[in-house]
Parts: sequence; structure tokens; C-alpha cells
Amino acid sequence: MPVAETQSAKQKFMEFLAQKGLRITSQRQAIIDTVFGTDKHFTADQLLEWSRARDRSVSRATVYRTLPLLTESGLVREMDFGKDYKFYDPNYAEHPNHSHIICQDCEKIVEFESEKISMLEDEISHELGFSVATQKLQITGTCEELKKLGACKNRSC
Amino acid sequence: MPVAETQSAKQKFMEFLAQKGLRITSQRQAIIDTVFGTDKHFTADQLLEWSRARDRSVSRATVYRTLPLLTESGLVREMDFGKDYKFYDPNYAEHPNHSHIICQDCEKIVEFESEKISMLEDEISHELGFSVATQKLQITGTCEELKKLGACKNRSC
DNA sequence: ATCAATGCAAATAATTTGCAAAAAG
DNA sequence: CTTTTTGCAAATTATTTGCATTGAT
Repeated sequence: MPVAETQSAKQKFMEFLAQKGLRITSQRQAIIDTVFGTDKHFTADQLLEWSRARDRSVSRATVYRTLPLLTESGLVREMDFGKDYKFYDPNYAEHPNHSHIICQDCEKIVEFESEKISMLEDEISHELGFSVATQKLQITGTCEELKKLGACKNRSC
Repeated sequence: MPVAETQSAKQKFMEFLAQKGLRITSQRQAIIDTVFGTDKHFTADQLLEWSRARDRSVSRATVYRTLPLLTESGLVREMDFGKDYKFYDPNYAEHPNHSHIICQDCEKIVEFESEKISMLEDEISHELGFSVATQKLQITGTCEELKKLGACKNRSC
């Protein structure tokens, strides 16, 4: 996670807040630093825990109130991987069109980008009378290791 | 929704139940008839309502207990369209690789299939060391009508 | 008979919200 | 000062579950 890009996403979000007349409190700062200081997917619960490591005064309510702001800004996206809780992906600032491939065995998630798929999406959407705003592609699969060894070792997937 | 195919999905699910040693009760029958008698997406709540129209004795608990069986069979897929409740799509029996495009304005959902995208997904997944099990693609967009008229009339999207 | 399946009502758990106190500008 | 933001605890809501009873085979 290059520092320059990370800071830029953070900057963008702080501008987003400013534009809405919203304040940058110490709690929000801790949450923002956490979100844009990682490239990992996280849950609301994890975000609370990690933010609290920076600022003990962050509450669950504030996390849940900040999450919609993050998604509204477009810099973070809510993801459903079939669990009871939602995941949040902070990598949309740098890679707005990336997709996910999820290992059925170890549940590890790999991100990838495909220019070709994006173009096809544009093309098909246009044929259907739409212009694309966002795309979300999730592939579920098994890794080679799983097929060969009967279980994947959490290495390649 | 061609009757032959619809019945075949229903048959498949009843075989699935039989194979697991599960019984076909009147309540399950009503739910199954409902699910495979439509090509519309539905919520748990809608499924309850529609099933009750066929058999008044269907309870919410039975609907919630049957839904996992339907998804486990692969004939119905759970979908997250960003709402608080889940949607279920009964069209995976006939079109296992279809995708969705969602109008941001009227929220109507159009389904489409793309052989080209499927092939790219296979190709990329293989490069990453995976073989594809399932795929889920959601495109969010605005329809032409929306852009021209400022609002879409719920006709083309 | 036997064991799975049901309805009911209570439980669960993630997320949301009202409110009085605290902090930002 | 004024307005937003906070933490807390209570509320909300989709979904799940325990249990005594019913029904399929």
C-alpha cells in the first residue's frame, strides 16, 4: 500500500466530509486512519477494534455512523460474501473496477482487475440501454491445490 | 417461463430432497410450487405470503427452514442488492451463469447472459490458479431514459 | 411405530436510534 | 454560542431456534 495513494484516499474523504459541512473529530480521525491505512477487507466489528487501538474513545455507534459516510463517498464499498455481517473493502479508491475471487475451501479472497471484462460490461449495458455506474463481480471457486491435495494450504488462495 | 423447464427444476429439487431423506410435506410443496412457478426475485417475506396463498398453514419458520435447502440445491441463489433483507433468484436452474443490471433510479433489475464474460472469468480464474464454481456479477447503472428525461419511467429499466 | 417437520413464541445478533452531555468551529 | 457529534443503552428487525405436537413413510 503505497503511502502516497493511501494519503490521497484519506485526503479525498476528508474533503468529502468538509464539503458536507461535517466535522473531523478525533474519533472519526481514528476510524479514517484505520480504514485508509489498510488494504484488507474488514467488518464493522473489526473496524471498531482497530480504531480503538488508535483512540480508545471510539464507540460502536460512531463506527456504524461513519460507515455510511465512507460508502457514500465511493471510497469504500460494502461487500456481501454470504456471511451474517457485511465486509467493507477500502481498495476501491485505487482500483474502482476490481473483482473478487473467493476460495470455497479456505475462504481467502483474491482481488483482480480485468480491462476486458470492464469493456464487455460497458458494451452489454449499453446494448440494454444503460450506462455503467458500478460493477461488482464475485467468482467462487476451488484452487488447484485443493483439487490435487484434497485441501488447500492457504498459500496460493 | 416454459412449463417443461419449470417442472424440471421442481423435479430436480424434489429429487434433491429425496436424496437427503427429507420429506415432502404439504407446506414444502406449497413453497416449492411458489418458487418454481415464478421467474421473479423474491424475499423471504414475499415467499411466505405467496406460499400462504396456496396453503394457509405455511409458517414463517418453515419458509426460513426451506430457503437453505433451496440454495444448497443450487437451483435458487441468494442475492444481496444492498437492502436489509435478502433476495432469492429462482432462475439459476435455467440460466446458471446469468448476471444482473440494476437501475439506480427505479431499482428494476434486468437479467442477462454473456458467454464472453463467462469465458474471460474462466480464463482469469485459471491464471490465478482457480477453477470457477459460481459467478455473481451485478452492474449498477442509469438508463438512457433517466439521462435524457431526468427520470426513468419504469419502462425500459 | 419412528423420526422428520411443523407452528409458535422466545431468542439471537447485527445494526440503528433517542437523548443528554461533550466538543468542534 | 451554535450546531454537530458522541457514548450509552434501549430499540429495531431479519433470521434462527427450542420445544411440544403433528404428520409422513
